[in-house]
Amino acid sequence: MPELPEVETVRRGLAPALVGATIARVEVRRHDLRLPFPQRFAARLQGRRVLDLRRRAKYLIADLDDAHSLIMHLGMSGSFRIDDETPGHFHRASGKSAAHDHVVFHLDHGKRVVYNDPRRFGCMLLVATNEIVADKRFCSLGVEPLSDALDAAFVAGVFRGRAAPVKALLLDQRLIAGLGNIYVCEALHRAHISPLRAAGSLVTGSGRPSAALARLPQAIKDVLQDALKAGGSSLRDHRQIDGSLGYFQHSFRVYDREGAACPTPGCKGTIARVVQSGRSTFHCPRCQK
DNA sequence: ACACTATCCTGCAGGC
DNA sequence: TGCCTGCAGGATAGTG
Repeated sequence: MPELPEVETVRRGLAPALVGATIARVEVRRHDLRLPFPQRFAARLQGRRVLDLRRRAKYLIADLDDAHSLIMHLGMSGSFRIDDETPGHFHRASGKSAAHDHVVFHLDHGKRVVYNDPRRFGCMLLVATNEIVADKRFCSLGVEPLSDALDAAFVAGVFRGRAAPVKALLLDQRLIAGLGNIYVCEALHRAHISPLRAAGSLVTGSGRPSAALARLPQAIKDVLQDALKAGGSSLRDHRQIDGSLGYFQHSFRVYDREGAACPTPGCKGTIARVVQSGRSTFHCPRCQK
């Protein structure tokens, strides 16, 4: 499910319940997520207070009062919800079956934070807070797309000499961390760049970005910001923590719109679907060059 | 180093 | 109605 805007939406929804709260008890109902849980996971979390809830790329990081951090990734289908302890209070708003409620955090103020993940591609880790930056999965992450580090010079530097299609490089978390299939398709459409194009062809011989490539960083930031304002995109799993749906899916210009008219003003093209490295790419062959 | 594939897992939509 | 196939927002190990 979640790309950067969805993970950030989850962070903002979870923070009020989690930050400052003490974890009274943790239930792990299934241990076989993508990675096995850390040893004595529940016991190590019991009694810990949450100091902060951060995001890096598509990871959530809960800093605890024992100098460790709980790192969480939602994979494709992970989601959180907040349940009230009050007996008889049901949560139809979440629309979730309890069948895939794998982890339940019972908090001292009486609420529960529940992790649900049908496909079990998510994971949870415990890492010493001061070692996160050195952790192998974190030190290899690329720039945050909403930061100043993502600019035309940066993309020119990482695209230069690369034969792979531009879409593949934008999905590579080691270069830019946080984009996924939806927002890569959307950003490339906004920048009028074909996803099929060899990344290196957008860089001049002297290493400068082409005019099209110079548009890309802002197109990425714009689409992510627009999606954040909408609370993310809700295809099947993603909801805001209060159960309401994100609504950015209504603003997709190309994603999942095969056969529709291209929304670029003045463009008479039709959105096409192609498969790149096994995943659907949506683009307008007419205005994305 | 780079480009590309297969794989983990469940649920759902579409075709017959 | 059911059965089958393919597809889904991610990341990684493994192949040339």
